[in-house]
Amino acid sequence: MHIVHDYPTDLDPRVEALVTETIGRVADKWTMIVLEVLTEHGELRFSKLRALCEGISQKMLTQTVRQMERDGLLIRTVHPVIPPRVEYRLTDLGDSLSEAFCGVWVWAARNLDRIEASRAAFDGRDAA
Amino acid sequence: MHIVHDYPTDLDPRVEALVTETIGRVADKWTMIVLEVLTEHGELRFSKLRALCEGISQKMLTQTVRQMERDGLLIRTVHPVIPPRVEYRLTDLGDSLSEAFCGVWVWAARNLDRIEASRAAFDGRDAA
DNA sequence: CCGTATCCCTGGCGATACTG
DNA sequence: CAGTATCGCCAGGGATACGG
Repeated sequence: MHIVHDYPTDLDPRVEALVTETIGRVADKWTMIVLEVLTEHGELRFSKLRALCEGISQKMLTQTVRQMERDGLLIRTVHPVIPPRVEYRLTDLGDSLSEAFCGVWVWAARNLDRIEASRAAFDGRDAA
Repeated sequence: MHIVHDYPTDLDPRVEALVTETIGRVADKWTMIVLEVLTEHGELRFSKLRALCEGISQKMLTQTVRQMERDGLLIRTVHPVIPPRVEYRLTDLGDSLSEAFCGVWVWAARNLDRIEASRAAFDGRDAA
């Protein structure tokens, strides 16, 4: 048997559009990674967070955390000391999103080789 | 009490990198939308699929479904008739990914107003 | 109908330099 | 240390035209 997983049946197309837009916002690579890193490590200051987000530029990190702060996914705490110390931690909302994404991470980890195999087969086919 | 949701603890950084790359591949806007549309409607031909993916260009749809086919997320069936009829449906792998993403959709639908409120508050703050 | 091929241009992003 | 500001590139993606 196969359980049909039902999506929220929002009949209102306006809600539908908003959800789609929200997904678009939230489902980008760096947001997902920042989310995961903060989930794993708790509160982090900027430089540490950057180091843990392998390959991110300062610009992109700043941009990403700003947007996440605006969306209420994380809290940015500025300690008024010199040199400045800024710390980031997820809000409850951020935690809940992280939890929602968890399934996707697990899926990816679990199906890596299936994907690789499929790609190899596909590439083999159109080589012929 | 708060349940800490543990991520798959892959000690191997190579696996970690692959997972991240896979996430990056799969977590783009159009892939998610195609996934949702095919989940909701079952098998669809190209033009219908395009119509249901509001705002997608032909180029992007072609590109997206090709990549998804390569990754083993969907099956592309070409019926040798004139005019051509090409149909797309999710594989089991595609279904499982869709299921994994389902939580994110639900999250988005559920937290829309929280996000909007947060944005309004944020924008209000830095106006001052 | 379902694409591929081509042109073109916007904007995402890195690199670098500078400030509180 | 944690940003902002500026420049410059080039890839993503739309528009259009054409092919099987």
